[in-house]
Order: sequence, then C-alpha cells, then structure tokens
Amino acid sequence: MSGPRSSSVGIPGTRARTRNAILNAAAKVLARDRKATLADIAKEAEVGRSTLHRYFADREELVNEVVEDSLHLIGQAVEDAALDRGEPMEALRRAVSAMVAVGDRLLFLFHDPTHFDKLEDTEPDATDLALRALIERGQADGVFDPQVAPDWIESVVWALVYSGCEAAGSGALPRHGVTEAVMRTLENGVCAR
Amino acid sequence: MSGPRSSSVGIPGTRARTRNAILNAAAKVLARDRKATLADIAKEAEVGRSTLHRYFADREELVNEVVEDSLHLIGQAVEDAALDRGEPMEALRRAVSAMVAVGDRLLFLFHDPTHFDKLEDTEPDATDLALRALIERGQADGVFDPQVAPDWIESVVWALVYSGCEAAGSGALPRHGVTEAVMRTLENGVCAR
DNA sequence: CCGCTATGGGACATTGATGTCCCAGAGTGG
DNA sequence: CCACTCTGGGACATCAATGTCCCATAGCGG
Repeated sequence: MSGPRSSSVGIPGTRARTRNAILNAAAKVLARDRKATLADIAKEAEVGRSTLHRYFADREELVNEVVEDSLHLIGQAVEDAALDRGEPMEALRRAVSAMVAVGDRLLFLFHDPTHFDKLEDTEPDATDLALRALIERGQADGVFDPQVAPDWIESVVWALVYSGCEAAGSGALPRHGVTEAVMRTLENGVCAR
Repeated sequence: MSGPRSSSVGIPGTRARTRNAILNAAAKVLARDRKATLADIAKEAEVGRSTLHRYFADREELVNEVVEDSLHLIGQAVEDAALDRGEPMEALRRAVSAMVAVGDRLLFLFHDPTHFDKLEDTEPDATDLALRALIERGQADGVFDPQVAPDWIESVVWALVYSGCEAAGSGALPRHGVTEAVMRTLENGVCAR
C-alpha cells in the first residue's frame, strides 16, 4: 500500500538520504565480497534489514540499482572531464583522474563481470563513447599508438585505473599518487625513458 | 551418461584424470560466475554431482584445491620462463607469455580477491619473488623505469596480462596476439613511438 | 499535543544450495 | 564368468539466505 515507490522526485530528503546510504554501503560491501548478505549490507548502511527491503524489494533490484547508480556517477565524472577538449594526453589525464575519484564504484563494478555483461544490453553508454572518441582523436593526432586497436587501449586504461585504485585501497600506493602512477605507465609503459 | 567417456576406468591414472577434469571445469565455471552451483561445475566437468562430492567433500575444499592447483600451474609456467636469464625485457616477454598460457586459471584467481587474501597467509610464493627479482634487475640495468615502485610495475604486469586474457576470451583480441599487445603496452604505454 | 512517516527488529514461510546415502549399471581385471 | 571399482542419479535432511508481515516506537511537522 502506498509504497513510496517512484524515483527521487519530490521525496522528503530523508528517503533519498537513506536510499543513498544503502546504495553506498552496498557498493562498498559488495566490492569486497560479492557473496555478502543483505544483512551485511544493511548493517554497513546502519539500517534494519526490513528498511533495506522497503527500498529494494529484491537483492537483484538492489544490485541493479547500485550498478545503475555507479554507472551514473562514473559517467558524470567522466563527462565533467570534457574529454573532447584540449590535448589528448591532457584529456586522458583528466579522464583517469575522474575515474580514480569514483574508485570505490569502479572496484564494485569490476569485481563482478556479470554486471558488465548486462551493460552490453543497453546502448553503448556515453562514458565509453567519450573515451573511445578521445582515443581515436589521440591516434589521429599521432599522440596515441595508432597500431593497436582502440579497444585494447580502452581496456588498458580501465585496467590500470582499476589496478591503481586497488593499490590505493591496500596501501601499496598513496591515494594521491594513483593518477600519476597510472599516467606515467600509460605514457611510458614500464620502461625507463 | 557415458558416451565417449573414459576408456580405462580401473587405471590409477583415471582418478587423477577425473580429478583434473573437475579442477579445470571448476576454474572455468567459477571464473565466469563465482556463484556457480556445484551442479554447474559437475555438469561442465561432465561428471555427476555425486562424483564431484567423492573427490571434494566441501565446496570450500574444492575451491581451495583449485586455488592451489592454479597457483601451482602459474608458478610452474613462470618458473619455466627462467626469468633470471637473458635480457630483462626478453625475460619479461617470456613471463607474460607464460602467464597468458595459463590464462584461464589467472582469470579464475583474479575474479575472486578473497583467494588473493588467503594467499597472503602463506609465504610469499616463488612466482612473485621471481617476478619481483626480474623487475628489480631490469630497473638496475636501466631497462625498466627506476622511478616507480617495483610493486606498481608488478601490478601493471598482472593487470595487463589479465586484461589481455579477458580480451581474448571475449574475442576482442586474437588469442595469439595477447602477448604481443601486452608487451607493446608494457614497452610503450599507449603512446606512439 | 496529535498524527504521520520511517524505522528497527522479531517471527515466520519459502527457496535454493549443499551434503549424505544408497542403489543399480557399466567397464575392467582376474 | 565373477568380483571389484567407479560412476550417475535419485531421495532425502539440513542450512543459510531471502522475502513477507506485523508491531511498537522515535522523530518530525503541523
């Protein structure tokens, strides 16, 4: 009855805040352990399991919403990076920096390839398109290696950013040095200059 | 049941072969979906669920054995690469090639960070030591970038190899081109030469 | 002060995976 | 041909997670 359903329009701030807390907690917990219980997530979010169920009927629904939210956050961050402006290499740096900034969600998404599969159903999202365009622009400008597939370069970028975020999470890299490490590797590989 | 099944059932080697089939199937299935059922694994291995239970009492036991087996395979492959011999860059190429060769197991291990955690309990394994030694040797020789932590370089190598294996799995890269793509990226990053 | 909403927590029913047993069939070696 | 081993599959018992209800209560706004 009167299920407080519809999206975040007109909802008292409380509901949006609780909802957000649950989404964040879910992303964090599920990134660490994909088999985490709903109870675990509720605990992390500091809400009752009942409350969690009030906001998300299914586990599936919850996960889907976290995925969607994460994609949205990442997309927003990358969009703000305005990859179509400026030198390709500088734009790439902004992209990496933006990705690192939402590292938690990145870790969450990458930790479950299943989500990645669902993503293929939807239209190619703006994030990938922007990144792809940047890569091709850089290749055309002779800045990025034109002899390898844009696909591969994109994979490399995501992989290194992911790696950097994980390294930061485990303390292997200082949080502020992630972008720099990733960029240096993207520019030079692992070779001395 | 049994169409073209095992031709020699009483032979000692048979048990090992069945066991191996289960381990391989488990690695493959679990790499794709961590929540896969024991029934799924049994099906992939083309054995009955009962048989699987005869070889591995627990799900936990099975997973542990797959981890151990995978580490062993990877370790063997890398050891055969004799990373302490020859030019660092050539040795690195051999390392990458060896890792790619056991890509399925790599995908399995990386898909569940939990396994990675257990690994920290044990002594630092030979694989990491060999790889680390190679990296430091290369840095000393001025071949690898001495200004970044060996830790980071190691992460990058694993990340790119993983990425390459995944790309191969999804058809984005031809299986035989993985080592080349990874090495090119390690040598030049994503920049034009 | 009153009512409304959101919440937390407990009490179920349900479901799906898991682990155990047992039995009959097939292939092998003696 | 007989005994033995390994196997697949079915029949449970168990268990943990999940999803549903319901009720008492705290907080917020009118």
